[in-house]
Amino acid sequence: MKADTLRGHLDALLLAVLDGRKLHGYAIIEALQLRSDGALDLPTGTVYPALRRLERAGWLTSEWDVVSGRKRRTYHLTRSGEQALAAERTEWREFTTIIGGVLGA
Amino acid sequence: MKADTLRGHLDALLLAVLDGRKLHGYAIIEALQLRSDGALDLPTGTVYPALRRLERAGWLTSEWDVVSGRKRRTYHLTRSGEQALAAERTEWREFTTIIGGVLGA
DNA sequence: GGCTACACATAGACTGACTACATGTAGCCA
DNA sequence: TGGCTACATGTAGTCAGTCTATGTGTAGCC
Repeated sequence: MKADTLRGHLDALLLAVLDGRKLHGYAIIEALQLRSDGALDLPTGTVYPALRRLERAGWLTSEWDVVSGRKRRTYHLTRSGEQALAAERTEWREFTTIIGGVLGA
Repeated sequence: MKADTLRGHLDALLLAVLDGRKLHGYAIIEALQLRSDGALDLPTGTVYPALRRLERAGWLTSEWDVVSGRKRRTYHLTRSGEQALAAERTEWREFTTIIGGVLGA
């Protein structure tokens, strides 16, 4: 998949993958790979800054924990993050309807 | 619709709207509005540079004509533009499948 | 004479995802 | 014990593509 087609949808992906569970950054990347059958292989330099941005926006919170000697920052959705996710899903449906309509069935 | 979600899909839209017909820049903008029920209202500063980019890429050709005193640059797809459109459509299906899959049904 | 719609175009800013780099631990294997 | 791989987080700088703002000019209406 061309890289830049993702642009504007990264937030939605990150929120969706955290829906109903807590994950740390590295696990988020793996979860996205898994859910997309390997199609989404996001570089760390893309994901980590995005997570911090979402946290600053109040959609995520995080805490540090240590698992077998390794430090992890575990993220989970806030209530406003859940609302944002719902909004992103709606927007996604509109987006695909519009573009799909122009591209033709 | 958030503006930047379009990013990466503009080429596909322009190629699709020119599929099987010739249009000039201004008419392309109107055609996109029409096909999207007004959702896509692209500024000229977005469309004209994109058309020239696609022409440089060999996917479009253009010729000048004059209609009731106004100069128009009319674009149409080249053969490789048609192939590019087919590729863009395939990519679009993959893209929506992948992202849609992650976002959840 | 002024306004609106038509029609093309460029310069520059801005944004968001990318590449490349930096750091460090745990566990395996030779 | 030394090196490799997987795990894990993070920053700096780049780059592409779309946007905003601006500019030019014609036709037709009122």
